[in-house]
Formats: sequence, C-alpha cells, structure tokens
Amino acid sequence: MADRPYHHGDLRAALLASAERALAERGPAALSLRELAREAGVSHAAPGRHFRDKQALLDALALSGFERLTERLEEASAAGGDVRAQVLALARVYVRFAVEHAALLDLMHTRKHDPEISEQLSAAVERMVGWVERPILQGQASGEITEDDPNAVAVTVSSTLHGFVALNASHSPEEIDAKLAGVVRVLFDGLSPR
Amino acid sequence: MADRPYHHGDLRAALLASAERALAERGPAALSLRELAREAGVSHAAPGRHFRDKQALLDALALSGFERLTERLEEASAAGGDVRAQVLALARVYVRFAVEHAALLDLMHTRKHDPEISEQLSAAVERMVGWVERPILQGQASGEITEDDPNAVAVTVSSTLHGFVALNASHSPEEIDAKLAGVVRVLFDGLSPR
DNA sequence: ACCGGGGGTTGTCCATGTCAACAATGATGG
DNA sequence: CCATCATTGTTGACATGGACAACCCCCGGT
Repeated sequence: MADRPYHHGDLRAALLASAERALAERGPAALSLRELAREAGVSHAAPGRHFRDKQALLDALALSGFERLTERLEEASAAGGDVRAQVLALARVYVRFAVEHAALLDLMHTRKHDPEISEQLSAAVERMVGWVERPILQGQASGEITEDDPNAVAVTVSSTLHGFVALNASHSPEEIDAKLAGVVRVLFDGLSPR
Repeated sequence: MADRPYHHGDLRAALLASAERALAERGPAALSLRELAREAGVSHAAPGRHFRDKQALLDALALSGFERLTERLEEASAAGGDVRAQVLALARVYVRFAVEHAALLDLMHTRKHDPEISEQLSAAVERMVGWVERPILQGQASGEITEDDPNAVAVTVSSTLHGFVALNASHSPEEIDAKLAGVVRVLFDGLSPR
C-alpha cells in the first residue's frame, strides 16, 4: 500500500510465519487469509497465488511443523545412552515442542487425521513416527525392553506420550518436566507392583 | 415456511442434534448456524434465541458429550472385578465412545483447553476425570497397583488412554480392541522385562 | 380481554473465502 | 536493448455466514 515494492519478495514465507503467530496467539478460528494478507501489506487475494485455498495454507503449516519436530527428535536420538534415557530424551523433546507450539501441534494432528491428506504430509508423519519407534525396537533387541508384542509396546509408548502432551500442554514447563519423569518411570516399571 | 407451527416445540434440542450429526458427517468447519436453522425449518436467526453465539452451541454440545461419556464410565465402573479388569473396562468404554463420536470428542477437548470455559463445562470435566481416577486410587489402596507416586500413576494411565484414543480413533473396532488389550497389558507389566 | 415475554421472523451489516479479469514486474532470448 | 511472457499482485464481485436490531406471533396468567 505504501513504499513497498510491487513484489513482496517472499510472500509465501511471510504468510506462513504470520499464520503461525496468529494461530498461537489467537487460535485457529481467528485465522483469516485476508487478515494475513493485510499483515503482509498485500491485497486480499494475493495469498491465493501461493495457496490454492485456506486448507492448503494450513497443510503447509502442519507440514513445516512435522518437519521441525522430526528434526528435533532426530537430534535427541543422536545423544545416545540406554533405552530408558533415550525414551526420556525423546519424550522431553516432544513435550517441549508441544508446549512451545501447542496450537500448531493441534493443527498437525487434525490434518493427520483427515482422509484426503497430501502425500507430502503423510510422508512427513511417517518419518516422525519412525524416530519415536526406533529406540523401542532397539531396546527390545538388546533385551532392555520387555519381549511383549513389539507393536503393543510401541503403541503404548506413543499413546502415552501423545496423551500426556495433549493433557498437559497448558501447564508450566517445570511442572510438566516433573510429571513427565514420573510418567516415564511408571511406564517402565508398570502399574503392577514389582 | 410450510405447515409447521409458528413455534418449533424444541428447537434447542433439534439444533443440538443436527449439529452433532453435521459435526460427525462433515467436520466442525462445515458447521453453520444458518445451515442448522435451515435443517430445522426455521429462520436464520432463530438459533440466536437458544445460543448466544456459535461458541455457545459448541459448548452445549461438548457438555452433553461429557455428560454422556461420564454416564457410560459410571456404568462400567459398577461392573466390578479386580483393578486390572476395571481399568480395561473403563478403557473400552472410553475407546468406544471415541470411535463412535470422534469429532465430538475432539470438540470436547478443544473446549476443555479453552481458558474461558464455562463453570458447567469444567465441572463436567472434573466429574469425568473422577471416574477414571477412582479405580487407580482404589487399586493402590488394595495393593494391586504399585505404590509409586499416585499422581504419576494416574497421569500415566489417563495419558495413555487419551493418547491411544487420539491415535487410533479412525481404525476399525476389532483392530482397536485388540490393540487396546495389548496396551493395557504393557501398561500393567511395564516396559522393563520382569 | 389484556398483556407480557419467550420464541421466531425479516432485514441488514460486515467479514470472509474464492474466483475472474486485469496490471506490474523482471527474467529470458533475440 | 527490447519484445515477450510467466509470475506475482491487484481490483472487483459474489455467495455464505455470524451477529444484531426491530418487529411479530401466540400462550399463560390475570
């Protein structure tokens, strides 16, 4: 509208960044393409050049979320240690991501469940799941984890993690970390007395 | 518009029912007050008499979800058996509800996380959580469940349940039931070898 | 008979998503 | 250098939806 050049430079990235901010600050309902366009200083229909429709933008956002989360999980896996430590490390990373990007994680999740999801997106989900399952399978191989049906174990761990995050994302980081340690302990030791 | 009497009779209930159907069939985004009004055969502003705004309708829907779910949990608790059986029973109920009302459960959670939630709604959530925690506390009292920090145990169980549901709601009932049994077993026995 | 208020109606305003037609830009090849 | 053309933005328009205001209908109590 003002001294801005006709071409924005990288509108696509700007829109995604704005969208993520808006998502975090004002919830998914308050996210409007026109609003984003305004923030980017561009006309109301400009976003259409970069995203077929609103859903496409949300998908792109979700995708970037999966990619960043996967990256962090990968880093955490590199640290090593015994299986219990590795699982705890992964859990921490996941939880931290969830706290920092609660709304985004929610969106990621919503999109993941959609039947007509893009190839890119589902591939990204697969990759992420891989990093969570890896240490469990290794642990079973090395005898550090029960020989119960590997699949059941993997499902249990990912369910617990996921649920923990969903239920606690709004708490304070310290509180969460304390709780998380307890959860991982209970998970390894089991509910039945030893 | 037609032979319908001027007063609908129970518009509020009709709207909620319609809304729940629409939610399940076409997702939360496709839910429009005007559409619901059309389905009920009333004018576009009629819903405003029963729900201050769209959010109020969604809250009412979520509330009814919590109430129904709580009712079922309560029934399941009455069955008795040892703690492990009780937890499994609760889990089954929860999972079944999740499968049958996936979108609704999602809505329930979304609302639950909202900072400015109604008294009614948060009370309903409390009640529900109570029914999940009860058997665990009893189990600890009777020595059937580890003496680890009770809170950690409760958090672990509810997280696992919640996460399991979130991650598996789209699968077939049989598949889910099989998986669920495995999850509960792993949960009781722990990840570490016994 | 009257009226009061809950429940419905119409009309309107505004924001949004989406599309079509058009315009500025700058990269490319001649 | 310049003609050209795909890319990226712009304008304008349309349909849908939420929210509100002002008004109307009808039952229940007096």
